[in-house]
Amino acid sequence: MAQQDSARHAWAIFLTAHAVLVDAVEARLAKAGLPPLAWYDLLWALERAGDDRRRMHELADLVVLSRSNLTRLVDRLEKARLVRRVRSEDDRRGAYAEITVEGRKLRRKMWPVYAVAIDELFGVHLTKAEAESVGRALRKVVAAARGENVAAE
Amino acid sequence: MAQQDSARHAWAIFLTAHAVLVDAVEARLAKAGLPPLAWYDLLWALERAGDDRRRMHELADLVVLSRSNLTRLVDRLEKARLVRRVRSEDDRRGAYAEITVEGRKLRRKMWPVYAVAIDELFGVHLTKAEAESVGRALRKVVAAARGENVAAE
DNA sequence: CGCATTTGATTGCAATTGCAACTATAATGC
DNA sequence: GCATTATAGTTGCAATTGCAATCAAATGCG
Repeated sequence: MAQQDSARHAWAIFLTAHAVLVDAVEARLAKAGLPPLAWYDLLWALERAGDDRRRMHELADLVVLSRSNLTRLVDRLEKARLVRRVRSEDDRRGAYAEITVEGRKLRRKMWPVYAVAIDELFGVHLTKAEAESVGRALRKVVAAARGENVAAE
Repeated sequence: MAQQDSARHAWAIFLTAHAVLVDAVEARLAKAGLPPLAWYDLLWALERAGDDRRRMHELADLVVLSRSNLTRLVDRLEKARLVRRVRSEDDRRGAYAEITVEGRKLRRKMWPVYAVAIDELFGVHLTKAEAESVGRALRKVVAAARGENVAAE
């Protein structure tokens, strides 16, 4: 089979895998009475920040959301007091989202459930070599697509 | 690095890759004046069927959509005359979705754009071995998750 | 058989997303 | 400087999704 066919097959199963796995992970979070994956992602992006905050557009990039959807996601987290908006001093158009103590707490509460889900649904089926191969391949793909998307605008 | 860590990293980039790539593919389809990926998927699932039709629940499984969302997706395609609903004779609760001539035509029109997108955004960055490795790994994962989901109900 | 349970599919409604338009500020170029 | 263009973020509105409830037909079982 040609490389192209292998890649197209991989693409097809990639789409299916995403749908199936994300459904399963969301189901586990919901069953544990926890918020969706997107909340985790956002909180984690903030916790990684060093100073607990990130500009909205930066966050949109990190969690791969359109700006308007990011605005709304932050709205929801803010209403839940997990995040706080802070206006930027140096650029007065700008705003930061900043994680709160409660935000941190929730993220830490979600992680065990999420980690187990990743391990059981995804991790256990991959050898270390496979996991690394998948990771390496997808990293290349993402890097290229990001360049491409910017170029396309 | 432990296997577990490799798998968790792979998971993270897997999520990002999906978001970035699907956005990029959708953008290409939209730019070509074509409908979204989901329509392609559904049409293709029907074309593969042999007799051009599938039961609604079967289709829901194939395209990994909840029943209610599938109902609505088929509604939209039916309104666009790409698909037709046919009552089932033997199970009178049941319905088939059947692809129409126009449905076929559209799917064939979408494929070149879609194929190029897959190749350029995804395929070119993977060696044959990588593509096969990704495919094999994800197939295992999907098979297991499907069993799990059924079991969880 | 006759009733309870399950399955197939749809619907109502609320939540989320996507897109285009809009406001405000910043940067650029003349 | 001032007009033009670009960037940051939000908002309105329509389309899509998710969840629970519903309806109808099939199946299982005492």
